[in-house]
Amino acid sequence: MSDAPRTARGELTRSKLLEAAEKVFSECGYADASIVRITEAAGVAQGTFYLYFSSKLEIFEELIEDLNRRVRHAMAEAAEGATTRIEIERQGFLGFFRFTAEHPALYRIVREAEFVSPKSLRLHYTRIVSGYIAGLGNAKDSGEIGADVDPAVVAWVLMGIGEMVGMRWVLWGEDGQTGADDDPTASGTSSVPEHVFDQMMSFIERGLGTQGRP
Amino acid sequence: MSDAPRTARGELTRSKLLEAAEKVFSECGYADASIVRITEAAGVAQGTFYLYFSSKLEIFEELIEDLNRRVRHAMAEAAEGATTRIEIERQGFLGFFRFTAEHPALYRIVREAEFVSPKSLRLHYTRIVSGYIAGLGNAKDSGEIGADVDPAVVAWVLMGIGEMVGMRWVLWGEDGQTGADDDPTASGTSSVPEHVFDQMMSFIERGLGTQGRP
Amino acid sequence: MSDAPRTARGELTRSKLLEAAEKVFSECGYADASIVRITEAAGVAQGTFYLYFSSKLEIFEELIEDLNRRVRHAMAEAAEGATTRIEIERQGFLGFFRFTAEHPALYRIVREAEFVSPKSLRLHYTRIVSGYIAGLGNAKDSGEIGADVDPAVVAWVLMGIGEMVGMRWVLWGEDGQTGADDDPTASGTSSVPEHVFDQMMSFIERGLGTQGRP
Amino acid sequence: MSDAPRTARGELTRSKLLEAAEKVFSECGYADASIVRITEAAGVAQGTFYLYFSSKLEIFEELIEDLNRRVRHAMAEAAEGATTRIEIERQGFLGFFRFTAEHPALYRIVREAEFVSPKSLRLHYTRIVSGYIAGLGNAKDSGEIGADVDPAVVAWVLMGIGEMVGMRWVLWGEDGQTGADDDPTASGTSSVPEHVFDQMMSFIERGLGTQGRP
DNA sequence: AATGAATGAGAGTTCATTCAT
DNA sequence: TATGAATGAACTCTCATTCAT
Repeated sequence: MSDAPRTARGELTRSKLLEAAEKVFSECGYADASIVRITEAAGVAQGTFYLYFSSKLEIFEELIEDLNRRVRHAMAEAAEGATTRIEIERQGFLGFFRFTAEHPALYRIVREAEFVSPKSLRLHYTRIVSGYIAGLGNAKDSGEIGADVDPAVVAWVLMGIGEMVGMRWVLWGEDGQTGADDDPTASGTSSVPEHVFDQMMSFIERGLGTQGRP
Repeated sequence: MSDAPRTARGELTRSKLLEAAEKVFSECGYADASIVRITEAAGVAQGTFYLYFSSKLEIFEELIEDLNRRVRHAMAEAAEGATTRIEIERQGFLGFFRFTAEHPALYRIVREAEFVSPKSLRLHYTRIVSGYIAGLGNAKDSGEIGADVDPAVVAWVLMGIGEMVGMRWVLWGEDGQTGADDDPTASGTSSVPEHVFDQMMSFIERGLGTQGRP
Repeated sequence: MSDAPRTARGELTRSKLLEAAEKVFSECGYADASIVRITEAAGVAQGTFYLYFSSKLEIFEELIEDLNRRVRHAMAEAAEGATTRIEIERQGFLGFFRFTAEHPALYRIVREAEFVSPKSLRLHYTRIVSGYIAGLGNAKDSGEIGADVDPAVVAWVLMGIGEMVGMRWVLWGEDGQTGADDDPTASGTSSVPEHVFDQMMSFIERGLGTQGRP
Repeated sequence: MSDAPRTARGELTRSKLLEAAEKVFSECGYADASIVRITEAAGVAQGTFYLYFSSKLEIFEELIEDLNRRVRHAMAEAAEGATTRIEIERQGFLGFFRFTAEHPALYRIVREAEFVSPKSLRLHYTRIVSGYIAGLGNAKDSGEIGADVDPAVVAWVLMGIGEMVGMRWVLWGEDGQTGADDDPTASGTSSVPEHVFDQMMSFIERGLGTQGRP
């Protein structure tokens, strides 16, 4: 049913729908995000939706894919210019937290994907982790990090740290109260406090066995 | 309106409902877990549900509370007898992963809670983290871990590590493929592979600055 | 199923239920008055209800019957001592309005009876009207009112006047705003303003052709 | 969410629903008039209802509004051409009773509105009464009716008379038995018997103090 | 390409009534 | 006499999806 648009006008409509979907999914969650809401937000008629996406699930998965591409891009871009492994990591995390602050949709949507589209959920995490694994592999080869570190495991450890710290300090805000019951949409838009970030990075540095090396 | 049961028979029915809810929520997620499904699983009529819970949300929140109590109990119990901080941590994580393997509901349900009941979600994480903070504080006082470690931050770091490693190796299974699209119910029930666990613990040990101690 | 109580304790329970029913029906209307609410208001268990009334409809009809008896009693009592027809009418209306002010339930319940129990509704009106017919017949025989007045018709005319004036000024209150959308329960408890009552009575006096007679 | 139809097809569907609602509400009363019944009577699917009305209450209120407009139109039309006040009144009542006979829904629905939508109930009566007040005011100015008559009170008196006589003779039928328990739907469709109407009008004439005038 | 009316299955929830205790 | 747990049919309302225009 769905199809790639064949005209410029169609292209525009399709992207309006995707943008609306990010907004609506992040505000309401998958279950409560209705097609009506999405099409209303996009300013098109209900039926138009099915010209570009064959189902609610399809647009959801495409959205995750999209956000995943963008967050990885943001991380890579942030790390550009860094030379040491730990500097790359530091800049990468900064990029990640910045993206999270600007796109709370990422968290909200991904967490819900557990039931909606496990496939997408795994793909999302796996792709980010792959980047870590590659980087850690290089660092290991160059002796920057401990020889007994297994990148395939430690990559997930780093992912978990970023995920939880981001949730706690970026999404919930500094006091951990933002976005409480009344307004689950609200979310801190500032990033992780410096002290927290430093503590986190020190822990990672020690964990990677980077510091005392020649 | 919901109400506490006044008879033994009522008590039994109520607990059958809670048990059924854990099963159904973990299999279908909050959105797709209908009251019909829950009452069918409990073997009672639809209306009976509302004798004990005033809404789907109420039983959901009670369930999170319940699972939270149990996972903390499991962690504490596992750590009993351990003497050094790192040993406590190690046993605690083992208890956590074991509980996760036996109650995949915990993960699946909590992750969805982001939209359904942010309040419960935060309470859940915060309670577990509190335990970490207390333990880390003691360890710091006794000089077991580095003096420059801030328990209030590192606790969340540990939480994130456990969360992600648990998801990757306990929930998804060893190959990371279990529970793919076709059968989202299936899940590894074995725990984290030894090699992975060791890697994780070594990282944590180094991170806490415990290693060089006698 | 229902039955007359056989003990004093039963008698008490039954009357507690009737009293609770008047309260609840008048507050919520028939449709929204649940048995639970009635039994709660009466302070007994749900099942107890069916010991004394076989259904919701039964207690409703009994209540109308009861209120009907009481309003007629109130009217008769008020008219005691009056000698001329028009004085009897005047005092009767005063009694009616006073009762209405004290028992808004009467109006609310009777008006709803249209669909719930047409039988009761008609019986209610017919009984009150019968009193009027009898009185008007006497007055006609004694030449107090016009010879061309047909009591069987004029009685309903009087009923209508009392009903509408009572609704407008007793139930709605002086400004006609009381009990608006927000709080349909509230109701004026004062009676009809003197000027309104006088206007109404003058109209009736003229209508009955009472005034200029010897 | 309800919405105004944007096409002719939608317009048609909406009016089918309103017509069905009049039928169903008048047959079953508000409480028992389910959306299923209304949509079945209209020949559309259940969900279609909510395309045009946001709730059962909304269509109910719109219906009262509609019937109110029509009954006032019927009364005005009937009175066209009448010159004296009493002739206007006479023709107006005839129009009212005729409308009542053709649309028993009006009575049945309005009487139930006491609990369902007090706002609508009051608006309905108030609007009709306003017409009376205006007419009586004119008649008073021109000396057609007694100088001591207060239109603001007598208007409600007339309303009450019409209401009760209409209920007794139009709705219940000549013998006052129609529409008893077995078949609450049935209702007299003929109008008020001539004798009754004459008696009523004579009473009103005397009451207004119109008789002795040229 | 775009519209928006229509569908109907399924959701959460309420409640009069029954019955074992 | 009294309890309160249990029932299940019925309710209002939502929504992904289809299709004629």
